[in-house]
Amino acid sequence: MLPHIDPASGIPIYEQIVRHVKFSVANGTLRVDEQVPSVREMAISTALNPNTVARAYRELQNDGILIAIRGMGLAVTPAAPQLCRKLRLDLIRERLRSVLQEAAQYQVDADEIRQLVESELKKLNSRKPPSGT
Amino acid sequence: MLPHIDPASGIPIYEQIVRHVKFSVANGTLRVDEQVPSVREMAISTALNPNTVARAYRELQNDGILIAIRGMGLAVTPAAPQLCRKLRLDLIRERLRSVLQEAAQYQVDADEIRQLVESELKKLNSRKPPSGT
Amino acid sequence: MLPHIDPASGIPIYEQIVRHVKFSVANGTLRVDEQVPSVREMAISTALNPNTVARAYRELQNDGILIAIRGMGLAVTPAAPQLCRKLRLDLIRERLRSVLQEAAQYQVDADEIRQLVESELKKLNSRKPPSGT
Amino acid sequence: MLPHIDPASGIPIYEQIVRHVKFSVANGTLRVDEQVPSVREMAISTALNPNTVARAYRELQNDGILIAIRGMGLAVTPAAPQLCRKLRLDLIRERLRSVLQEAAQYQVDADEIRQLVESELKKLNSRKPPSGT
DNA sequence: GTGGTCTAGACCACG
DNA sequence: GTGGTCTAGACCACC
Repeated sequence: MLPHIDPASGIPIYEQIVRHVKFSVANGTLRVDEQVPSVREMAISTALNPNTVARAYRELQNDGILIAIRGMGLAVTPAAPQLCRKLRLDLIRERLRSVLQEAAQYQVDADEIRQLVESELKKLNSRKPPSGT
Repeated sequence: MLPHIDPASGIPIYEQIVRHVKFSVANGTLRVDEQVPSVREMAISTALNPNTVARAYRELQNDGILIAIRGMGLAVTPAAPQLCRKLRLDLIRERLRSVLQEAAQYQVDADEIRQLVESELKKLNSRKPPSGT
Repeated sequence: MLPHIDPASGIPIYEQIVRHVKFSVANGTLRVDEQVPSVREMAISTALNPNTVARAYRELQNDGILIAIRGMGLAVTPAAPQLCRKLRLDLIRERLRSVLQEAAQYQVDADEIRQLVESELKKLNSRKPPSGT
Repeated sequence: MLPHIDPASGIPIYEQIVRHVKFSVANGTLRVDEQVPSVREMAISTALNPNTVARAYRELQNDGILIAIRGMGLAVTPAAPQLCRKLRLDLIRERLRSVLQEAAQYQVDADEIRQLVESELKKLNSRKPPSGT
């Protein structure tokens, strides 16, 4: 349930929390209900400032992933699973497009790109071997 | 000679200039000589802040791509072409790796990524048809 | 007898209960007698927090709408019907004024407001056709 | 250019800033360009905390009204005027609908509502007489 | 107990 | 100079 926070990753901490929650919803780890830990709880267990956690949760509310239930904490929206599943590929696609555009601009051809992709995928797999192993 | 700057791309502007110069050297567009425009010239013609251009040039000097010739501005070093040709794929690879890492974190599997890559490559091709036309 | 609670309406839940009781008294639905359900009963049947219900009832006592009868719960006061009939339009008026003030601030002119009102009234009518059907 | 801030109005300060900016854009007071005062500037001139101003500006960026230009401050988006003009009525309509729903629920009939509206409009006019006078 | 707002002040990247 | 992030701690309304 706790996000892996890397304060030195360049990605803002609140954004890491946001992505973690979205991922968890897309994943089914978080279901439509009141499952997210309270701001204070999460702040204590991650050793982060409550404001940082609150900011992440606020963003998730803006995105329609969470909804505040007064005095009761924050719940996953009924619409969240669909939104998060859709976001998953969109977030990747957008960044990918930007990289490929640069590659194309500088005449890196399609096959070179495919090779890079395969080589990087291989490296990732070697770190995180398929769970079925 | 002028770089395509996208201030909203998330990549710092000075970094975009750096990358553009490196690719241009790898490309042969910039040869071993005094070809880079002065900070002031570049700043005016790109409507960028001179500080931004200066920072990019400073970085390029640190990387050994450019060298200051007293009173003459900045020249491409003899070692630059080799360095930049080597860098060419590395620059793309680095960005690509970052995207793929996130994809892995989101549990997008390898085949989904390959599909995204192919679909984005197709879109790029349709905009820039093969030069052999 | 049960109030329609909308936890996301911006109006505090206890306030929604208060308003519901006042309107019900104005309405004649609640008569001078012991008709209000106990805190516990209401809390269960509405799935609300008992504290929330209690707070609403406390407010209604302060307003002279309800009075505690020892061991019997809360009864509608003899003065309540008159008070509530008087309040009936005031409660609406107050909310209405707040909206119109904002509209004025946004420089929405009177005719635009009248159009909005008519269009919203029409929508309401189409959902709840006149009882004379 | 400065928003009228009322810390006791119940509406959060950052929200008052947000609405003020949106209103100013809808109005034509703020044009598509770099006109919004910097966070620090606005903070000083309104005696608010820079974070509060920043939060308002952040929200405006989320809404697509403002865009950050690195090192240069915040500019009004090309899409902003259209968005804000549309928002103007929507924000009012939404609140209005909620009031009218309550009224309908408690059998306040359409004519009573129209009378309330007219009487409130009259009160507002008497405070802010038409500028053409 | 819950989330929300606001202030204060430090630090960073970017131009 | 600009905005962005993070921490810290106070106060509030609501449940």
